[in-house]
Amino acid sequence: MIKKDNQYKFAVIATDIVIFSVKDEELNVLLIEMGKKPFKGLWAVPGGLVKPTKTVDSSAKRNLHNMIKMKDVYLEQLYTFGKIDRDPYGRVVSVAYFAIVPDSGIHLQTVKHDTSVDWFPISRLPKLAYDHGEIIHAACERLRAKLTYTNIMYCLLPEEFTLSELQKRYEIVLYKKLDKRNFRKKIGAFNLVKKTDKKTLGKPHRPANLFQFSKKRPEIIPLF
Amino acid sequence: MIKKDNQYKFAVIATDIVIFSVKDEELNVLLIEMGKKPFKGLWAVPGGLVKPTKTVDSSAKRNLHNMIKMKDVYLEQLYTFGKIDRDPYGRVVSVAYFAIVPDSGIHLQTVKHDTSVDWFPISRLPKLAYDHGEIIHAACERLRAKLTYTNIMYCLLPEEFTLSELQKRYEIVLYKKLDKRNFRKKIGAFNLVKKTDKKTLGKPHRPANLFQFSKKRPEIIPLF
DNA sequence: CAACTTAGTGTTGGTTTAACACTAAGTTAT
DNA sequence: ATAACTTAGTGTTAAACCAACACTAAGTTG
Repeated sequence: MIKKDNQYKFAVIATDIVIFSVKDEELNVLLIEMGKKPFKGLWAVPGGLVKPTKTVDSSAKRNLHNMIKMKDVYLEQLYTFGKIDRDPYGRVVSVAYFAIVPDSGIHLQTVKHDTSVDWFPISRLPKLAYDHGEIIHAACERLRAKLTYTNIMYCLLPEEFTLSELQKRYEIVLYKKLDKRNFRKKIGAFNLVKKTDKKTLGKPHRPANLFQFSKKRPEIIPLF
Repeated sequence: MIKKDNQYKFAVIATDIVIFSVKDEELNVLLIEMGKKPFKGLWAVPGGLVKPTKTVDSSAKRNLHNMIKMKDVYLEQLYTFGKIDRDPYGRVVSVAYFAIVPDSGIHLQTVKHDTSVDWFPISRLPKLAYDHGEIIHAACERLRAKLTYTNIMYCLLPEEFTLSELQKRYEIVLYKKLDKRNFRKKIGAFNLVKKTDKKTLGKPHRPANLFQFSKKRPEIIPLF
C-alpha cells in the first residue's frame, strides 16, 4: 500500500458537477448557496470529496444524483483543477464534470435542499465560491462545442418536442439565429429525429408535429 | 487545513505524460521500462507523484522536462483516471497529459536514463504497465482530433521544413493520403506557413523550398 | 369570419471540395 | 554530356454543400 511518508499523504480529491439545463429560454446551471465561512452567502456548483473506496467517476455520479433524481443523465468529465490555493481549507484537487438535464427533470422538488439550491442563467450568475467561475466557464465552452459536432442535444429536451423547440434550443446554446428551412434540411439529412403521430394542441395557432430523437446515444455528426 | 479524519487522508495524485513525436514515418510515444515489481519489465509513460507544494500542471511540466530538455514543448491536460485499482500500490488518481515534441527534440541524449527509455511507434507498443494502454489510446484520439481542427502541427515539425514533409506528417497522423494540390491550396488559404529563401540541397532530385510556420500559437482552423 | 400566429415547405447562386496530369529542376549512372 | 530518375510545383472542372430568400397552411382568438 501507499508509503506512510508524509510527503505523499496530502491530497484530497473532490468532484464538482456543472449541471446544465435550459429554463426561460436560457442556458442555466444549478448552484448551491454556501452556508459556512469563508464563502458564506456565495454560490457553488454541487460537489463533494471522493471517498477512498469509490472511483472518481462514481463520486461524480453520486453527487449528481444527490441533486437530480433521474436516470440516464448525461455526465462527462471536463477538466481537473489542481492549483494549490483553490480551496482555503487546504489542498483539494477537483475533477470537474458537467451534466445535462432535460426540461422535464428540472423540478426542484427532485432536489434535497438542506441549504438553498437554485438554477441560474449563465448570463446572470451570482457571486461564486472557489474557482467555480472558471469551472462553469470551461463547462459552457465544452458544452457548446459538443452540441455543434455531436447529437447530444437529445439530453437537453424532453421525450417529445416540436422542430421549432429543437431549433430554439440550438439558438439559445449557440448564441445565434438559424434559418428555419436550412435547419430542417440538416436535421433531416442526419436522421436526427423521427415524427410521432402526435401534435401540439391548445396553442393559439397551427399545431406542430411532435418528434422524438431517433438515437439516444452520443454520436459524432457535423451539425454546424 | 484539511480535517485529520482518516477518511479524507487517502489520495495520492500523480501525473502521467504521453509524449508524442514522429520517427521513422510513424507517430511515436516515449516510454520508460519499469525496474521494480509488480510491473518489472513492462513499460510506462513518464510520470510521478504530485507534491503538496506544487500545482498539478507544474508537476506535469516537471515530469516532461525530466525527459525532454527543450523549451516551449506543447503540453495539454488530457483526462483524469480515477479507478480504484489502477495502481496496485494503493489509491492513486492520475491526471494524464500529452506533449508534442518536434523531430529535432527527439535525441535521447537529452533524456536522463537511470532505467531504459525509448520511443515506440504506436502501432507496436510493448506490454504496458498500469492502465497506460488506455491513457495512450485516449491521447492518440485527442492528438488526432486537435490536428484536424487546429494548427498545432507546428509542434511536431522542426523550425524549417518542406511542404512535402508537412503533408507527410498529416498523412502519418491522420492515417490517410492527401491530394498534393488540394493540400497546398488549403495550407495557402489559411496562411499556415511562409516561404523562406532556403532550399533543400544534396537530395537526388529537384530541391524544395523550405517553409516556416507563420504562427506558433495554438489556433482553431478547420483544416480537414 | 376576419385577424393573428406559428408550422411547414424549394429554389437558386455562390462557395467549397474532390478528382484529376503534366512540366520543372535537380542528382545519378552511363 | 546526356539519359534516366526522382521529387517539386502548379490549375481546372464537375459535384457537393451552404446561405439566402417568401409564401401558403392550419389552427386559435375576438
